[in-house]
Amino acid sequence: MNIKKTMPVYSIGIAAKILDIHPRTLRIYEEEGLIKPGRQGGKRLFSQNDLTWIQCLRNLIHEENLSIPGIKKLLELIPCWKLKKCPPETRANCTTLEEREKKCWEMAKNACEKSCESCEVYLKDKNQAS
Amino acid sequence: MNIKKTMPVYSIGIAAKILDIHPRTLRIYEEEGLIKPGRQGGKRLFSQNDLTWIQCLRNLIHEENLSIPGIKKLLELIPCWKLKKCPPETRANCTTLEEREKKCWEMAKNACEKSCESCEVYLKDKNQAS
DNA sequence: TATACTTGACAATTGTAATTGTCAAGTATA
DNA sequence: TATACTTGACAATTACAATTGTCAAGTATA
Repeated sequence: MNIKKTMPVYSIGIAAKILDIHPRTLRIYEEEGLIKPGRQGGKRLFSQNDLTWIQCLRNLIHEENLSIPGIKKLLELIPCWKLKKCPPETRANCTTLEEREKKCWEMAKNACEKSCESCEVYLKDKNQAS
Repeated sequence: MNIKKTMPVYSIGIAAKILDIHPRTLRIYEEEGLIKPGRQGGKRLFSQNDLTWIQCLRNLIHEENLSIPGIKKLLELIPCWKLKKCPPETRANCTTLEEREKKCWEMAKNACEKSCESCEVYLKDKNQAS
């Protein structure tokens, strides 16, 4: 059987253990608006995609030396697959992208103002939605 | 008489004093590719626009808490007037923008890929160039 | 040739963002 | 009701980016 990558399944304790970071750190990322894990009652539940995205965040912070405010600003302005430099193949199969509650054209009011109508990502989603 | 804002006139010592920072810091900004002051022989010479831009950089670093790698990444992807959130009036009169050796549509291959033909800044420059 | 700057390369400092630690109180399961 | 987690709020730690400091050597001006 297949567990959907978008399904919230990991408690904060498990997620922290998998990622090898402190639970506190995950709560901070959420406060900062960098992640939005699911909820079951009051408890957070993380999906596989959440973990993937968090791993990306950590690379941006620790490998690329971006600050959290810097990441936030980038995310306001550009879609995550540009930030992460995903090659087109990866992007096409990216479920993390699909899951992010705000789609890039919703977040990136400034970046995309004129080109969304011709954007492959935008069109792909629009077709899927209908 | 009018001194052009784009004219390199300040030595590194003077520029540092005006900006109230260490000359060393200015050299680092240049190494990082964040500024490109003019040269007279081996000596750097800063224009008024250079100083304006450096002041912006410092705001981004110290007020908005962006890291230098973060600023570099943002500049690759978006024009400086978006980064600085200049209102249109300011942008229209912005000589710092004009002076930056790389124009935004040259730098921001990714951000603007489809919309430059309809971009006011791009068109303005194209008309001026001819 | 003396003064006052500059250069680039080394290292030291410092400020603070990112992370971790701890707590009392709450919830769910067995 | 005992265990094992969670929650949010406080504080402490740590890691490191940003900045400054220092140096010998070079250039320009008077």
